Amino acid sequence: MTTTNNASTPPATPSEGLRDRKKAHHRNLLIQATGEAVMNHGVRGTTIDRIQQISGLSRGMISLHFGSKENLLLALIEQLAEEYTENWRAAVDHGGEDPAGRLLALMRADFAPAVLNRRNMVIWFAFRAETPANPQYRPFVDSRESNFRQALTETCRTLSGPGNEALADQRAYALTALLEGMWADFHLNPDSFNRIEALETCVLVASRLFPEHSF
Amino acid sequence: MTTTNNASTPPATPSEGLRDRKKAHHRNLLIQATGEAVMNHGVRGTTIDRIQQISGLSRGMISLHFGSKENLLLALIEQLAEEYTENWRAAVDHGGEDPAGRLLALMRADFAPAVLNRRNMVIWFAFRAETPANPQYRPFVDSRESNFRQALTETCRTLSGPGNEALADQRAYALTALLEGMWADFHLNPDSFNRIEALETCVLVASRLFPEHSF
DNA sequence: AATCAAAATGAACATACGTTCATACAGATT
DNA sequence: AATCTGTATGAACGTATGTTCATTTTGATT
Repeated sequence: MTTTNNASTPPATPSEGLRDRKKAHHRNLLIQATGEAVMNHGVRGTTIDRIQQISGLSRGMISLHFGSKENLLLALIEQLAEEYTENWRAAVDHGGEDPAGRLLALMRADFAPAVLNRRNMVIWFAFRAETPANPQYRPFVDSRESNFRQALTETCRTLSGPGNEALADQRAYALTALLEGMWADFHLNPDSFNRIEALETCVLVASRLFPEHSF
Repeated sequence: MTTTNNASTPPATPSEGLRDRKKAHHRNLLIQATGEAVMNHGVRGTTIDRIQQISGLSRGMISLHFGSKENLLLALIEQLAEEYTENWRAAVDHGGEDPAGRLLALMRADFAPAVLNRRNMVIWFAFRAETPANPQYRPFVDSRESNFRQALTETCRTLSGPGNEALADQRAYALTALLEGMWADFHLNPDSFNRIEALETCVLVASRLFPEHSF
């Protein structure tokens, strides 16, 4: 710091001091480093040593900030789930009132590079794989109970009209599974995967499921 | 052995002796034990100790039969992939000549309890998760290059008629992704998953993609 | 029955891993 | 400027893990 504060001036940041900001920064650095480690070496290869090397921070930081490595992994998947939710929420908010447009926006959101990318998919599928043995991950990786699925189902109900709830739910089920499958396809073939082709295929299915609407 | 062989009598088993049979049995025992370990504890929790305990065999057996634990894991996913292929091949063979029936048989095969069950899904998704970091698993878990997908695509081409190859491939893409998504749904929700509902949903999509055919 | 060779065993070994904690550092406070 | 307090460090520790190998067992051969 080269600038000096007047006695009357509050600290540079109003709510939190430099110390807290550094702490938060370091915490986030650890999460990012863990994400990179998982991407390049899988969960099995994500060791304290590697996280330490990637982050540049000291060994003890993990225990200090998260208590254990397991909690750090949890923080990572938690962050990923939050980013995912923010992404589709924003997409829907900008989508307008038209239900067909909202459905399209929901599907399109799932292909946004911000969420559908190598790093995220590797992390996503890594945690999904461990979920049966480690149920704490479930709330962050299970699409059944997710708000996304709920939003998609509601949109399908609107599109299907009153009295067709069962059919609407089945259509929503199909679209959810389809999107899941596309993610799996990306995960296994990130190079040859074609976003547009994938999205268009989803749109094709949607338009066949809802022939009276256009997407 | 309480019975004695005449000098002229060949050994009890014509092709291989008791020794070889035991060896093969132990080898398979190790693979099964590894599968159980992965199911209950994930790949991370699948240790030599656990495999040894489950199998009842000695520690050294893994190195003896497979050289390393990594090779044992490979043998497991290899076996799983073989069983999967056998399953849908048998289903198609019994399906008859009708292309629509063949498509239905292919989809139905993916929901057979012999392949779609807790154990297999946990193993399957565990290896898929590790594939980006461990490309040796790819040939056994990637659906893009699989013969199943090829068979499904060919059936879709037949159903779509000549000149519609691009559309047929897109439909096959949709159905493959849909099936993938259903597997993911089972994996995350093995208890609430409903085979019939899932298959019917796939049939719904297929019938909408091929409106001129009935399934 | 004796001999041979392949298979099986499990203790021993080296390494990898996650966690702890005494010490050092650096904002914040007075 | 001095003191305080929360943050950061990294060496040390105990445990867990995969592999090796001398020894034992056992089916096959003579």
